[in-house]
Amino acid sequence: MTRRATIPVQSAAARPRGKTRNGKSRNDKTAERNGRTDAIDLSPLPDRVGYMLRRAQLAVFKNFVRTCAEFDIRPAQYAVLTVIENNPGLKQIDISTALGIKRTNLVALIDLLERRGLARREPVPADRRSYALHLTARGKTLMGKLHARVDAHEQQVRDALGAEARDRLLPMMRRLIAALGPGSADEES
Amino acid sequence: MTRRATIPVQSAAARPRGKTRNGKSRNDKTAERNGRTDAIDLSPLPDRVGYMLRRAQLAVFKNFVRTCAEFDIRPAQYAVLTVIENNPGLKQIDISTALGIKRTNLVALIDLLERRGLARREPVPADRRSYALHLTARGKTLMGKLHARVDAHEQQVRDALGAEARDRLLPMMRRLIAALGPGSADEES
DNA sequence: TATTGTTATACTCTATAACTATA
DNA sequence: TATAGTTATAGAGTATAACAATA
Repeated sequence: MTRRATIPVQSAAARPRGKTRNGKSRNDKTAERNGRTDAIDLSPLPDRVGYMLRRAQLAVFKNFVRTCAEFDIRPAQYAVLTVIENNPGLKQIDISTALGIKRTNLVALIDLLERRGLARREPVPADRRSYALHLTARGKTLMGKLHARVDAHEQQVRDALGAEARDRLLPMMRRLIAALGPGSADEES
Repeated sequence: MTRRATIPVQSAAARPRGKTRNGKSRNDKTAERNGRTDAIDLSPLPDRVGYMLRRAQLAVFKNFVRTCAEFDIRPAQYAVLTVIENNPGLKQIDISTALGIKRTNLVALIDLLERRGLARREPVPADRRSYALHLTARGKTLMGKLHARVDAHEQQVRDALGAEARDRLLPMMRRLIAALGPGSADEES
């Protein structure tokens, strides 16, 4: 190996903070062994909403990508296609606002969809700065199959959640977004 | 403007799919106007767990970053620092597994923490392939202040959620992760 | 042979500044 | 002046392949 010089070792036992911050008493299972047979103390991360939200979101997105692998469609692409499908003639700035994607980042996304023959930019005579977005025939056909796949994905997710949680989760997410502000674009600094 | 050639316009009215897929009857408010005064139809996105999870996660992370701006610490850095704090002497591979960060991506993260003088790689005599990770004194001091900030952030999030939701959300996230598999590294393909 | 850390690389997503052509 | 789309660019985060040192 070709790295880092040797550094004087410090006693590894000291608990950084006075309190333990969770239930587990450090040292009943010494974590500083080799094979790492005992569990790692993640506290307080598993009790943080943000951390668990992130892990869960990654798991759900991964399932989405796997489910839609046949069509090579990612969540963001599906969202844009869906909005165009529901609101044909929309401008990019409208999609940007609706989905919280900065208009500057939407360009490449639309470019891709256009290159793949799924969506189309059409000139707007009334305002020659903007484009009216539409699905192509191929895009519409794809969405037909895609929605079915995404429905299947959603069913897996809801099965994982269980019946009682299913109806409570979405309102929670809405409350978080409303109270903390939308996490993405929009606020155009 | 220097782009795209003119494309023949197609009728913008046609509803792409046979069914409406949501409650809103398209066309009671025609969406194809100019000023975009009426709402955009996002269905079925706001009812998708993945979509709402993503929007909420971005909102929460944004709040986290804002709250910890003074220390210039991002969620991933906080997670790594926390794990090292709780389990001094840990190897990178252990952190990788615990947090779902690929060991290959953890390198730059640890490099940064080391460069900032917050963490330290120490040689392990028993296994000269790996390093034992520790917080520096400066890292420990930072974590003291940081935990307080993150606690404040967490309180804001929990206030936004409301009391009844607070206790239900985390178990839901656990169920999603358990059922769908951890979204990140680990499974080392 | 397998594991640990590493480099190199690529792709997605997010973000800011600045330009253009229109309005 | 403001808006819509764009370019250029930068930084996180995630992903794979391949290597050296060590087990």
